[in-house]
Amino acid sequence: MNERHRIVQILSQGLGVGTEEIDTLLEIPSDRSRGDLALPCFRLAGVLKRPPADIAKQAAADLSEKAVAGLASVEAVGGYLNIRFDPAVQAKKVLQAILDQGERYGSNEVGAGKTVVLDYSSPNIAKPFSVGHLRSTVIGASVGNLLAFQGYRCVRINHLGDWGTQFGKLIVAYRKWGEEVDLEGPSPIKALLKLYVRFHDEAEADPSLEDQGREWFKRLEDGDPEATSIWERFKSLSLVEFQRMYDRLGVEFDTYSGESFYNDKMQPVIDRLQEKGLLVESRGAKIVDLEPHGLTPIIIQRSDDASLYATRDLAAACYRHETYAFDKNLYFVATQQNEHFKQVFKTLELLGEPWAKDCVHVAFGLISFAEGVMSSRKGKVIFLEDVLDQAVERVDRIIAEKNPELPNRTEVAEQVGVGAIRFYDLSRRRIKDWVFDWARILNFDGDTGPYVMYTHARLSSILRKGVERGMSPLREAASIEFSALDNPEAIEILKDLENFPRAISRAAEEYEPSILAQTLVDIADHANRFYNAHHVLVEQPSVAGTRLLLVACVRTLLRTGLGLLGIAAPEEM
RNA sequence: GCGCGUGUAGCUCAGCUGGAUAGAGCGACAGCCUCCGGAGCUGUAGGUCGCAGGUUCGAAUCCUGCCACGCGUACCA
Repeated sequence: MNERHRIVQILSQGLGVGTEEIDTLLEIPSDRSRGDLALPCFRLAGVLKRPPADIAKQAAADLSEKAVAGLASVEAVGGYLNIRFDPAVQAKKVLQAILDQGERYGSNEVGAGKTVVLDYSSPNIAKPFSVGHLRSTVIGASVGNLLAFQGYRCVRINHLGDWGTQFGKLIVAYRKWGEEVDLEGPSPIKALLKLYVRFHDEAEADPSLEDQGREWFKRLEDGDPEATSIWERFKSLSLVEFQRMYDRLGVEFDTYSGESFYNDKMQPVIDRLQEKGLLVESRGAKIVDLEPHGLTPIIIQRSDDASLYATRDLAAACYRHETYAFDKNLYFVATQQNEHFKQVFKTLELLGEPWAKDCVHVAFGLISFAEGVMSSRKGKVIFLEDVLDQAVERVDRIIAEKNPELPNRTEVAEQVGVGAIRFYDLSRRRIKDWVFDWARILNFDGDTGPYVMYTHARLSSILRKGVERGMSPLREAASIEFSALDNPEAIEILKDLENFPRAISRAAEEYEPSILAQTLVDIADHANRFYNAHHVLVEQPSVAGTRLLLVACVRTLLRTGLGLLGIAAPEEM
C-alpha cells in the first residue's frame, strides 16, 4: 500500500519519531466506521512528553497540509488520529486488481525457490479411516494449497502407518481367526477391525497374546516370509479403501512412502547416535536421555532390538532432508504426540543437524464422543465414509425439496455434502478439541460450508441472469459508477476484498486454514446482506454494470478461498 | 506429581503483533416471498472474557499464582 508508506513518512517527519515506530503503531480501527487507518498516540506521549490528544491534533494538521493523494479525511479524536481514504479510489484499485489477477488474487511469491515438506493424513493400515483422520488430511492438504499459493514448492507425503507392533498383533489374530472374517467383501478394513478388536478382547483374558504380537512383529521386521505376505495383503486391501476416501476428498500426495519404507534406513541413524555417545542402555532398551532438556527419554531400540516409532521418524526426517532439501518440514499430527515430536526434534538437534529447527509439529486437537474417546482397539470409531454418506444424503434431500430441477443433482450433492464436512473441520482453530455430534456436523445453516457455497451459487445466479438480460460486469474498474457502491453493505464488501490477501498470508504463515474459513464466512455474510438490500440487475446500465463487477469479484474470491480449502464451488445447488 | 494445551453469551466458536462501546452462528422469541434462488435477510433477549494479583496511560490479549477440563508421562503409534 503506497499511501500508507507516504503517511508514515509525513507523520514520522512531523512528529520527529522513527518511521518504523509509526509503522508498527498504525492500525486498522476495530470499529471501521471510524476510518481506514488509525494512529493511537498514547505510547508516543511517553516519548514526546506531550499529551496524546495534542500529538493527534498535530499529526492531523501535518497530514492535511501535505495533501496526500487518495485521502478523504483526517481527524483527531481524543488520543487517536483517524485517517480515511477516498472510498471511490480504493474501490477502483481493488476491483481492478481482482479483474487483473482473477483467481490468483491473493497469491504471492514469498515462497519462491523454497521447499516445504508436508506429512499429513498418514492413516494406519488395517485400521478404519475414521473421522479422526479427517483432521490431519484436510488441514494438511489445505495448508499445502495455501503454501503453494504463496509460491512454495510443496512435497506432500502420506506417511502410512504400515509398520509396528500392531501388525504383529493383527498377524496373530489373522492366523487364529482369519477364516471367520470376510476379507474379500466390500469393506475389508471392517473385517480387519473385527480381528483387531477380538485380539484385544481375548488379550485381556490371555496376556500372552501381547507377547505373541510383539514376537510376530519382530519376525516381520526380520523378513519372515509368512509374516511379510500376510502384511502385504493387509496393506493392499487397505490402500484400496483409503484411495476411495482420497478420491472423494480430492486429496493427493506426491508419495505414499510410509513407515515400512524406513525399515532399512534406521541403522545409520542408530550408528550416528552411538558415535556421538548419545545412545545409552537403560532397562534393556537403548535410549537417548533427554532429561537435561526437560523431556522424557526417547526409546530408540526395544529390549528385543525391534524398532520403534521414534526411530523411524528420525530416519524419515533425515531421509526427507537429504532427498528434498526442505526449508520447512511439517507434521500434521494430533496434540497427543506433542512430547514425541519434541523428543525427535531435540534428538536431531543433538545429532548436530542444523535443520532441526525447521521441523514443525503442526498440532491439532482431538475428536471425541460424548461417551468418551475414540478407540479402534475397542471398535469404537466412526468411519469417515459413513459421515460423508450421511452428509451427501442430507444434501440430496434438501435439494429435492428446494431445487428439484437441478441438473447434475448427484454430483452437486456430493460436492456440497463433502464440502460441508471439510469446512466444518477447517473452520475452527486447529488446536481446539471437538466432540463428534451428528446434529451439529449435519447442520447446514449459519456459519457453515454450504452457506459459503450457497452464496457463491447465488452470486453465480445473478451473473447468469444478468447475461440473460443483456447486462454484463464492467471490464474496467476505472469506469465504475461509484454511487452504485456508496452504501454500507457494498463498502463492507470492498474492505473484505482488500483484506483478502492478508487473510491468506496469515492462514499460510500460521498453518491455520480456519483463518481463511472465517474470512469466507464474513465475505459470504456481507454478500448476502448486500444483495438483499440492493438490487443488482437494475435499469441503469452503469449501476448494473458496477454492481455486477462487484458480484463477479466477490464470487471469484469465494471460489479461490473454497478452492484453497479443497472445497468445490458449484454454480447451482 | 511433573510437562504441554484449553477455559470468551445456554451451546459451538471469532477476537490479528495489548488500544476507543467484547463480535458471529446455533438455539429462543418477533418479523420479511407483487422484488436477482428463504441452505437467505431484519430485529429482540443473552457476557463478572475461569478466579486472584501484577505490568501498563490502557489487558479477553503480556507476567505470576490458583481452579477446572483434556492430552502426555519408557519399550504403542
